[in-house]
Amino acid sequence: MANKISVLLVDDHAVVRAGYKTYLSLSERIGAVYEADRGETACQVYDKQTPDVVVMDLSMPGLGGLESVRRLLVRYPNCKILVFSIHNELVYVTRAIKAGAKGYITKNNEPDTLVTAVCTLAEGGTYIEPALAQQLAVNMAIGQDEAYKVKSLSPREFDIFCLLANGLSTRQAAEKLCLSYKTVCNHSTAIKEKLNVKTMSELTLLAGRQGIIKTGSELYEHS
Amino acid sequence: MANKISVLLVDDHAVVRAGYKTYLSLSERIGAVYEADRGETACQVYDKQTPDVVVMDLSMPGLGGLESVRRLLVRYPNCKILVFSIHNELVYVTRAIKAGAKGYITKNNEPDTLVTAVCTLAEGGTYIEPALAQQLAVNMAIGQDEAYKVKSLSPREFDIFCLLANGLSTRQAAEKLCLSYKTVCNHSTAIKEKLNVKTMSELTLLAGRQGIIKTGSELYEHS
DNA sequence: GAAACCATGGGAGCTTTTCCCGTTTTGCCG
DNA sequence: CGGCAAAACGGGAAAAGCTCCCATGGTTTC
Repeated sequence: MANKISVLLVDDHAVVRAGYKTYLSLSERIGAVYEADRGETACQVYDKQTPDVVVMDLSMPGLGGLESVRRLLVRYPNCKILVFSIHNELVYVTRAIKAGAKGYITKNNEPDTLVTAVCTLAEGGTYIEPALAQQLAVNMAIGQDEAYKVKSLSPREFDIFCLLANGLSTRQAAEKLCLSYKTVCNHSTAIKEKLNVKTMSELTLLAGRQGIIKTGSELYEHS
Repeated sequence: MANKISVLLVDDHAVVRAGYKTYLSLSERIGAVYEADRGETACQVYDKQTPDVVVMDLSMPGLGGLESVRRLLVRYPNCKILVFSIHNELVYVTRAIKAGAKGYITKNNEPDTLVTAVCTLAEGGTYIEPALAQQLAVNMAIGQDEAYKVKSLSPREFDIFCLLANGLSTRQAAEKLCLSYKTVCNHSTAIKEKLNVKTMSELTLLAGRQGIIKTGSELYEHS
């Protein structure tokens, strides 16, 4: 084992950072621990310190975790980012990986997992929480990914999906699109079928997770 | 200043507890720090250790934070509970105080605030995050916005509101609460009336803005 | 102890959704 | 070019869901 690993913690909560920092410092494999309170500052700190691993929370004001990951990678394509989130939904994992993160773990783990993951990334590996990786694999095979389901909507169905998810009634949507009420009803049924949801609330929630609701950025990236 | 303050940390994430524990221990005013991973265990630990202050996270599987607060207070009416949450939405503050918590702070604060709040509670005071107390006051005066409308829901209505907003059908909600389907229907109508929404999607969106949507799998977790 | 409020649900009637059907348009491909 | 599949559109009947009105019983509150 060569040098100690330097880490950059990105989280908007100072308390949380303080906690992790103290905890990480207990390991003798980990050296300096830097902090940043958001994506914007993370870039600056990274530039100055070039830490081995970045530990990034997903829910942050401003850029948000995912966008921060992307920006960091644009500037420093080799940087190793471990997403450390409370979310155990697959959407987040998928997005994080797609954004270029090298690892994803949730806060449900043993404290020790954080150290393990950090070390794995430092050595050039990837670390995705086993349970999530498992589910992802299954999901991929079955093709039950939400994003995939949304893509399976026909153009017109997608239009209607958006309107309904944003709170319009079937009638209002029909009016807005100059369609018969019945047509919208029928489309709506097809949409729910394709997205595999039963209630309008579920549909709205799914739309939120998929970023289809305008005001929804904080809705799903925040806590 | 007499003895050191003993604290019970309730949070389902072991990492998070580890962090806070380490941090709290740095203060010389704080002594023993106990841990519990959920409401159910919190009661047991409390019984054994009778800590001076309970620091409770709101988002937990099983009982959930609010219900845990209530149960603790039923058994130990004098116990001092500080809710320590990521949510800065007023709904949570109101609900927490109504449930009997003696303090409410968010994780957006300086780490030091946690210590301050714990000490205040230990001395028999209350500590509500100044910014939130501020907003609450204003809100009370104006009282015509969404948060206010949500507060106008009766306890039972609020329960049902949460379930419906999180995607359950009327029937599922009824089953979950051991109620007649009709009762839930009737409540649902009243809720929509009070919140001034027409569709379930609108209701879900409002819930989202008010921070009532569960982003985790807490929903399915207790049977 | 009356008034007020809440939780609970039944019944009738209305509205919405589903399911099944047909028509029309469009784009694609051998 | 003719055929064909997919999409968009909508009607009608039946099922499901919701609203409105009502009644009961419990708990506070004054």
